[in-house]
Amino acid sequence: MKKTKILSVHDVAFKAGVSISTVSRVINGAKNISPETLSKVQSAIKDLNFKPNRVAQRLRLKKGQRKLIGLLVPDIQNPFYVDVVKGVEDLAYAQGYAVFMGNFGQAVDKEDLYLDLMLSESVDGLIVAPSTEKHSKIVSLVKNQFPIVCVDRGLAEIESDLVIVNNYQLAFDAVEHLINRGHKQIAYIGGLSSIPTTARRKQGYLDALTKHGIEINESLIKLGDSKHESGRILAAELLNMKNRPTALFTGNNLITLGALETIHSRELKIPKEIAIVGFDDMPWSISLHPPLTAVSQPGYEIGNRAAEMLFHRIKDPMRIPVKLVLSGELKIRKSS
Amino acid sequence: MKKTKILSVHDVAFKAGVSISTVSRVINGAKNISPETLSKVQSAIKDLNFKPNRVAQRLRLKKGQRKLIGLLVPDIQNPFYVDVVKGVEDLAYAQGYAVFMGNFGQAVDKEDLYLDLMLSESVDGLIVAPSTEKHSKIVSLVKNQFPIVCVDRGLAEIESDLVIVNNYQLAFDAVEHLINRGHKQIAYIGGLSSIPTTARRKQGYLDALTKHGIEINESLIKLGDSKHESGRILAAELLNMKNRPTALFTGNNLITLGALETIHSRELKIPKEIAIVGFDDMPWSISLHPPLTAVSQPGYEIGNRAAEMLFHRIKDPMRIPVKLVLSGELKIRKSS
DNA sequence: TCCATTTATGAAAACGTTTTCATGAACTAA
DNA sequence: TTAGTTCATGAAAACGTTTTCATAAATGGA
Repeated sequence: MKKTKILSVHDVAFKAGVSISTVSRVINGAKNISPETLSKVQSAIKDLNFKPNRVAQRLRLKKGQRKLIGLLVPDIQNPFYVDVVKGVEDLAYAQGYAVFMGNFGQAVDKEDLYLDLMLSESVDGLIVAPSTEKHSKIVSLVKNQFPIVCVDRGLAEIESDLVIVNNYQLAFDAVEHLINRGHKQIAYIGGLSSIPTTARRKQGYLDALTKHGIEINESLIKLGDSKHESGRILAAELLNMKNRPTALFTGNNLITLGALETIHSRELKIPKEIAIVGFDDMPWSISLHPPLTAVSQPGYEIGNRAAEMLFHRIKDPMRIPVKLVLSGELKIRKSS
Repeated sequence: MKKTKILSVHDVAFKAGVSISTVSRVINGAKNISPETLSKVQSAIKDLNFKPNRVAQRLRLKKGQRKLIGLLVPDIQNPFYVDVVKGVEDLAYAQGYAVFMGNFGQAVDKEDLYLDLMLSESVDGLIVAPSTEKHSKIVSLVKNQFPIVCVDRGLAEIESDLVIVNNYQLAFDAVEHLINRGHKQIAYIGGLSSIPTTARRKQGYLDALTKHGIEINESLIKLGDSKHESGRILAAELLNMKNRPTALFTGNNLITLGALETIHSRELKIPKEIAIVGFDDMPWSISLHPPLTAVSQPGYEIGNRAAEMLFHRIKDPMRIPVKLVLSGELKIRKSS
């Protein structure tokens, strides 16, 4: 290394001929700096191209002033979460916050590990999609008034800030739509059963069937792990049944794509031989074969509003929790 | 806040009846701890559920020992980079490193800002896809032997670690494939012209045409900003031409999807009325209409190997730079 | 003019770690 | 026994900031 030493306030102070306190003050825009010192320090900073060390800053600063939040998402491969991420990043960026992101890929141990990591990184707050409704670590954090807002998935035992979509209703609508198209043999492929959204969407599915007098057939309900692979495999299982379903309701993005892969590799006609409606819309849904009927969630906005709520909570950790339900939409295209 | 105070080594030391130095030593698995103190301290740590504060650790630790790397990607909405991210994350996780990710969405100011941010967060090293071949900040970092490995895009003025794919050759092959299918009017929709890969792929496109005696038609070359929207618009421009192309070579993932959207909204038949081959394969390419012919890049492996190289460089900042060229593949499906 | 503010600055403590240095106890080798 | 090692531990410095406290100079009524 050429320059092995990191530039510090000391260097700036020395160059400007003032104390480090003064340097710190101008960095933080304090009142009561004389114009001359101000300009001396500013030009020293500029000349040296000094950037304060965020690690030292964060160590010194107290809770809520560190300008860093953590973001814990279940699966970065899922385009829905990518939208969420973008939504929080954009707002955070605009407000001068940095975002520490962790992607736990539905693995509980990794989720815990990242949670500890972010805490240990002294974030001001956390945006989280909890893997289960009673994640004890998360629950206890919100109990202790650590700023947390949940996205996409809520907590069971306690009120917390939450930005979400009406999963039950949207699933209900999607399935009812299939029923209206004349389907009776409708299968549901969901994600991990421990995930709150999986359960909500399944309930919507069940109730839609019941409302229309269709008997529940347990063998048409398949729960996997919310990923592409699992959609692929479970769809195959369904299509292998002697009395196979005429329609599929898939529980998320990736599952939908996996199921489509299976369907296409068997060269089945959609929707003639098998209809499909998926939870989560995608920018390229229209380019799929055929254009996919899907439940669209406002991922970007979910993230955006979550970030907004988090910043509020950081400012006032005692405010009462707010639950924000954004609206989704069933986009009817050609696959159903 | 209930417990407003953060747990520190002091608390552990007090509970175990030893000094903080000793606590630190057991945390870091130092030699020469007597069995009794070891167990006293360990159980104190466990009882209190103490986790060392990474911020303080990082402040104290020296370069290369902080177990944190930065990852700077151009566009998290692009599934290719998502694979790269995953490749990096998995290896980092396995080696006990945390990853600080920044997504700059092709915006140069944001790229610089994130770069400063990571430096100021005292990362041990950086994995970066530079927005241009002569990004001065990045160049000067590698000059100063700061551990950096580039992915997907290299640097012009200096040797650096680099994991990449043969963009030129793959583009050449893709276009030659279209030519072999009888196309003469082949358009290229690329990303930002400042991006290294855009130029390489364009060159491959040009040379393939030239090799086969097809005259270059500048109006068939459209350069946008590497995003979905831009693919959509530029494809429309091309399709509006009186003498419109019979085939499209799209410069990345998102551009391909955007172009497909335009094609489908006009209900043109692929490949009869317009053929398309895209750079970057996607897990759902087979489910597109029709299954997409695409150049497949090993995104996950790129990320994985980059992380590996970075860890080597962190250990030995003076080792000679290595350039790793992974192989891609043209997957011929039905769109060409 | 005099005392009370206000203004501008610096010294030093603090944030939570790791590590150097010092030290005393327990070994080893003669 | 004695001197030299090794072992186990603690005190204190250091990492780069921010902030409290102190202080000296400048200002403002009366």
